[in-house]
Amino acid sequence: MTFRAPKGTDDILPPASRTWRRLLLMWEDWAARYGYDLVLLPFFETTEVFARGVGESTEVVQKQMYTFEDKGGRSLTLRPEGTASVVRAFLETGADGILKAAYSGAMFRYERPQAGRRRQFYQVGVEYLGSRAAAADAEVIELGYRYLTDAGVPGLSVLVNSIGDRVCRPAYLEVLKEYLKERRAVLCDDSLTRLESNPMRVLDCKVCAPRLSDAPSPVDHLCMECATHYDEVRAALRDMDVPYEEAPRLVRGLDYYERTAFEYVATDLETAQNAVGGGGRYDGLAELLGGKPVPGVGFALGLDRMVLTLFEVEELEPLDVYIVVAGDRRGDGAKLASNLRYEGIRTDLDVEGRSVKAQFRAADRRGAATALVVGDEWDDGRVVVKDLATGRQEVILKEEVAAWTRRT
RNA sequence: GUGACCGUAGCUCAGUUUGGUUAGAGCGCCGGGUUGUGGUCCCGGAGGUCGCGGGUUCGAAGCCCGUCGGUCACCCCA
Repeated sequence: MTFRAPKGTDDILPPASRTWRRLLLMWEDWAARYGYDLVLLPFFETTEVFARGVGESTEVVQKQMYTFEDKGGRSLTLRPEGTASVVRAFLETGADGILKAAYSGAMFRYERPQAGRRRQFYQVGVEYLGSRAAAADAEVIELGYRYLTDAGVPGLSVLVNSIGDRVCRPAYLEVLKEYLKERRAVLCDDSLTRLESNPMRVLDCKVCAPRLSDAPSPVDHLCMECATHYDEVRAALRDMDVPYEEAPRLVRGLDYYERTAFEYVATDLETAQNAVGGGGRYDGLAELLGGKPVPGVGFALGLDRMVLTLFEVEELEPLDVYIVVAGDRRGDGAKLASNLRYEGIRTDLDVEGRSVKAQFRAADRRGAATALVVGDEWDDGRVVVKDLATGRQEVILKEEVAAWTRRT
């Protein structure tokens, strides 16, 4: 073996790829049901889009970006997430009003790979741009929940929180910092650093959190507008029968979030990375990117992690027909295959000149419903059709083959 | 970036404890048994620089050192 896929990347081959295709098709359907339209955006952006959008202080920007210089001397970065690009694209159009965008595709982060964490990973997501309404938050959260449920992710729970906005968060952060400074002695090294750079992150530090059970929560320090918004989001979720848990310690790792923050967790997953999706509101992001104010809310779901939760029987895509050629009837078999394929019937055949027995075995392995034998009967305009499930076979006119394979 | 564990056939693994002659199994793959019939069964076959490099030794898959790769966890996040 001379070459391997780069560290942290996966080749998703059949039959496993069928699961992925299923999830992607299902995603398109659910996004469309809620009125989200597809957007196809660049896989790389000007580095500044992420540096400013996602936030200089974040782990993602500080150490996980695939940044490179192109031949024109521009600093570009492979997208580590989708939201900043969608907002950038919306601002670039100069349009007003609402955009409900759905996307799917690969994201890139330079990290040490482990279960559920790859350097190239796949997300599906939506962004609801142009609305501050709590109903938008609730709709987005519901969509993710319905899709994940339909996809079959087991042990799903929806965690929600509100982390305040530009009005109330600064005051809260002061309160939190005071609290944390009094407890410097029990904080780990990472948390001591975060105390200055991003104090809310200390709340979900696995090491420190147990010792900080009485820490002030963002939800207890919301301004009137944020509190009302959060109440409305939760009320709407209840109205739509979306089960959720309030998670006062839930803090997201990207700087642009404010107000609503939420996460979808696959509690059955025994690996460490059991968050299959996350999102929130980001009313300040457009301005961080130098644009006019555009409120928004959205989420991203990790397909790799969804797949980890699924235990699917993996089999190749079944065929309708496998053509077995006897003697030197290969040309006739190929012609029949061509006709059937034109008719929309999934057809395959051997091109290696293998034995009839080997061809039947191949038909079976490929899960073909029907085998056709092209032999001497062909001269009378007939072929043998065999139902591989029952083993029954008969000789019919070749013009009748398409109809015969569609008989059930 | 830190730590732990693991690298033997396409896949899953045995063999390493006590170094010893042509390195094994199951599954998969190919062929035959059925000169035009699969899924079961029987027979046969192909396929391995034992991750790589160096060292110790009469002799290394096995012991030592290094290196590369993988996995899981921390960190962080989807």
